[in-house]
Amino acid sequence: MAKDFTTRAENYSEWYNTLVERADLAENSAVRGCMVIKPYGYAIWEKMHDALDKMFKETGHQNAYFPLFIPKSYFEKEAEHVEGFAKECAVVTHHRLKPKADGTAGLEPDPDARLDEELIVRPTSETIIWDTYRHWIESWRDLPILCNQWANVVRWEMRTRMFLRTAEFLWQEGHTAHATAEEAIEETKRMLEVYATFAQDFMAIPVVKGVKSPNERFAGALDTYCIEAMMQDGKALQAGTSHFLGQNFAKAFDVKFVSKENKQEYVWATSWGVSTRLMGALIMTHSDDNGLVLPPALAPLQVVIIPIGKGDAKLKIDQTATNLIENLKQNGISVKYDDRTEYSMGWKCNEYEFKGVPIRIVLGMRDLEAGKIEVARRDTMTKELIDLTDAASHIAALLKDIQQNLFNTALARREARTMRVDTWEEFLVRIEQGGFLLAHWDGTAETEEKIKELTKATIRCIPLDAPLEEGKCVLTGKKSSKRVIFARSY
RNA sequence: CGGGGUGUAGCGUAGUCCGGUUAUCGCGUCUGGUUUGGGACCAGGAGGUCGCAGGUUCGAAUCCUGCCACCCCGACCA
Repeated sequence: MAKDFTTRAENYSEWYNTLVERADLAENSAVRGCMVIKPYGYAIWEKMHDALDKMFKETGHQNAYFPLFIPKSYFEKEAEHVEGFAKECAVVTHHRLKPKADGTAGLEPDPDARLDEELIVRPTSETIIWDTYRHWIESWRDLPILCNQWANVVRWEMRTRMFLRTAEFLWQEGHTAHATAEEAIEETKRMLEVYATFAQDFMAIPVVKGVKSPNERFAGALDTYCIEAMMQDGKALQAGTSHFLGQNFAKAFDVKFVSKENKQEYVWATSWGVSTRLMGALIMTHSDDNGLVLPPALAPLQVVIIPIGKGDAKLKIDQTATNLIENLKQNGISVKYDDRTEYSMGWKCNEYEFKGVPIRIVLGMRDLEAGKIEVARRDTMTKELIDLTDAASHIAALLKDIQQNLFNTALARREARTMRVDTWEEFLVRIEQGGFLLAHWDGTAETEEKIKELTKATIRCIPLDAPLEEGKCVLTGKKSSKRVIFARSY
């Protein structure tokens, strides 16, 4: 990788800088850790957006949009929720500026324009959405409601990290309302599956599906399901969450419906989300010291063609390229022909390497005279000569192979750094080496806290497929029935 | 908010301890010319409130005082 991914990223290395930059807002602003996503970086997010959006619609969801501003009182209605988010809210207090009263240059909030009730810039939209759902839901016929919102949210984190924890980030948040607990739980799990499928099939990132321990649960949820990924440095990254909210929000916002049995009942809820953090996951899973490595399914550009030659040779190459591009496009492959003369061939090769373009084709007379073209793949950094005649089908197959290879490589890396640990002594040694530790836990919050305090490791999740197994808690020696995943995380 | 560190051109930096010509170097950028099989070469040019304010001094990037900003580690978290 990128062992030094974080260093490189935060020092704005050349390739990283094509994706994103830190936003320096006003000189003395307290707004820190906002990011500018540049066009190339945004193109990757758009690919992710489009693939996810399609999956949401295929599972019966619709998009909607709710306000950015949430009245403060809404947050006060659900006790756990307010406790979870109160410490990181941006608060709007005024609606007008005026020249400074003391006559010095500049503006200040107009004291006469103070809001009676402060508005919170949404850190998540449960409250305003459930306030709205109260109006939408009367009868069992109105259920389920299956809505998703693509939006930006703000969480005033004390410490930010590009992609992984920025003050403002883009995400989608799904909010559903159901007549029964069973149906809501089923929805929670369904969306977890959608996330897992997306991570594995599009991002080529293997994930562990699991459920969070009570300590790590979303504020206001009864259960939080998650997908956890392992980065190249062995740290865990929570890549997506799906929450079963029970009737907490329905009760807080008084959302009731009349059932088929003609009884007033509270609605059951779920919410689920993934964010631009996934871009961080993508970078930190696949990138190497030559730059970004993108899985073909999410690469804004899948193939780049670079010609070498001038004069008559260039004309012939142009002709070959035109035909090849046509063939590739017919196979649904995105391709760019870069015949700029102001950059050398070597410069361009490096440029597309750090942008992570999966396949690079070099067209030159030396190979063309033999009926061949040079094809280089980004994941393995290897080159081969292939026949020009069936290039398009070969490249289509190669893209699939790259996608699969990235997944396999990431999976193998994770497997190599996942181990069962049965004694505290071993735990202390292993946790320093990074990776996932499968260990028994007595199920208490105290033990979890203690382990975190001693090792900085947290329970990433209780894997859904964890087999039942007699064991003893790695710290306390008390009885346990299954292993959970401990790791240090971002 | 605690502990450490850093501010010099668009980016990365030398110089600061021990004050002294016109503030160093690389990348990028601009002009002209030559160059395409892995970040081209030559020549010339542009670009600076040395974080800000005050002080000491004949003289301050350098010393002193105050302030500001940013980064790293921690608490918090998608």
